[in-house]
Amino acid sequence: MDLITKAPKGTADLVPADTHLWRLAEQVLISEAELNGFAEIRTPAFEHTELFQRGMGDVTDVVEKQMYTFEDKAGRSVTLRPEGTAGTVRAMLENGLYNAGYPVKLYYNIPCYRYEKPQAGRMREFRTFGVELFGTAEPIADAQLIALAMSAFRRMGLEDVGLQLNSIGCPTCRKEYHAALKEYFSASREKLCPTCLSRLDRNPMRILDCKNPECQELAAAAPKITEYLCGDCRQHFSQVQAYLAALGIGFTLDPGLVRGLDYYTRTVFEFPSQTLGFALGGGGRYDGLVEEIGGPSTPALGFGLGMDRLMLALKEQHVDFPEPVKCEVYIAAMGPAAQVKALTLVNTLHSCGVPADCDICGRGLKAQMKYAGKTGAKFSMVLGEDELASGKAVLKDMSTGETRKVDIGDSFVDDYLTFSTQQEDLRF
RNA sequence: GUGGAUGUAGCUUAGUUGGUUAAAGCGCCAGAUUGUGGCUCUGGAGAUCGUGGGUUCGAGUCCCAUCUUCCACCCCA
Repeated sequence: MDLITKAPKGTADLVPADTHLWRLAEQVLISEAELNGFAEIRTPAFEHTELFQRGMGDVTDVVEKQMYTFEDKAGRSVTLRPEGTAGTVRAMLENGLYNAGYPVKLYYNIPCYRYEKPQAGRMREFRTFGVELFGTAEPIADAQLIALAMSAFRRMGLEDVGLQLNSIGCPTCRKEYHAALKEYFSASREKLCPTCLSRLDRNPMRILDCKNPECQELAAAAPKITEYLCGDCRQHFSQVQAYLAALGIGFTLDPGLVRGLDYYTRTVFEFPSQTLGFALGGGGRYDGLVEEIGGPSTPALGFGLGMDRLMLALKEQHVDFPEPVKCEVYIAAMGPAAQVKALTLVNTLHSCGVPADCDICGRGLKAQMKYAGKTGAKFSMVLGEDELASGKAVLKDMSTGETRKVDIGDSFVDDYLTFSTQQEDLRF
């Protein structure tokens, strides 16, 4: 084959073999979100660039170098969304969703875009399942949100997804902590790697996250954020932990857990996958973001799940999901008259919700049967001149070989349903 | 963005120190008395060897560039 071009770098087609699995995972997430009272929101795939600059913070890597930003034909700067939170906050405010009363609970399942060097689990177009919760500063909300994600993982059969937890405090206590970190790292600034050196002034908390051995060694003895949390933040954090414990949700405290977006406050968390070696998603509280975007001061929190990563994890752990039913009844036909009959019977079955099919490729009987077997049809039926004349045909169970004569006139569907449910009963 | 690998039919791969029409398995299509699939047998379609240059009498095999995918870093979902 000689295609004129391939799919763009960092994008992937989801073919039927994938989409089936995707939909099952999405169904679990959607159902879990809706059990918790969240409703779906759909926002534009692109926004005015300043929304992300203000929302995520201009010194973050994402905003500085990973955004798909371009001018539209009228000269406006727009950006393909690199994440879901900023747009959701904007839409929540713009549509006055808070007027229905707090809390506002929203979820979304959207493609996002970041210009990065692709790798397994890191695409330029990736899908995020996100959940955002507005209007509550209570620690019980943090716990409910985390519980939602953990239940979804459990329902999907993912065994190795953990929970890492930290609190990065509020702007007040973080200011003190930043100062303390700066002082600590400045004392041995010659040991820091170049990237960390540049982080020293802009965001010293990122140094805690550095994988460089020397930086890690330094970071290990660095002041802990927990020692600098103000009374309120400290209490909030310990209550979150207490709620999680009550729910039986295990977690690891990780003082070095710093999220990459500037809007986070207090609780931050990630869902690391042991087998994959990176997190399936993460989130936290962002009590200052709504106000930053121009809304009333509103506490909020949320998380995002990398759907592509989730699918990798499911495949890696060989989680079993039921196969899709492509065809339950296959009606083979011989001759033009029988083809017409097959098409109408199939159509009738469809109207009763039974997946059915007949030949549309002009194949012979043998090839039709072969196709029926390949698609996994439970039953097959052959229609020829004899059947048309007698008004009866033989319905065959493809796995047991058992057969049964059925009417192919008006009582066809009744006959079929009786037979097929009997077969179902035999299985249990 | 930095560093390192990779690329042969739809899929998984073989292809000797560069030498005639580039192999195989699986899959696909068609036959083996137009009336019944899964097994078997036979046949067929399908690759300008990622792309573009270069070296050579001659390149899938060597060189350069470029693209893709993958790995590490960076970062994150």
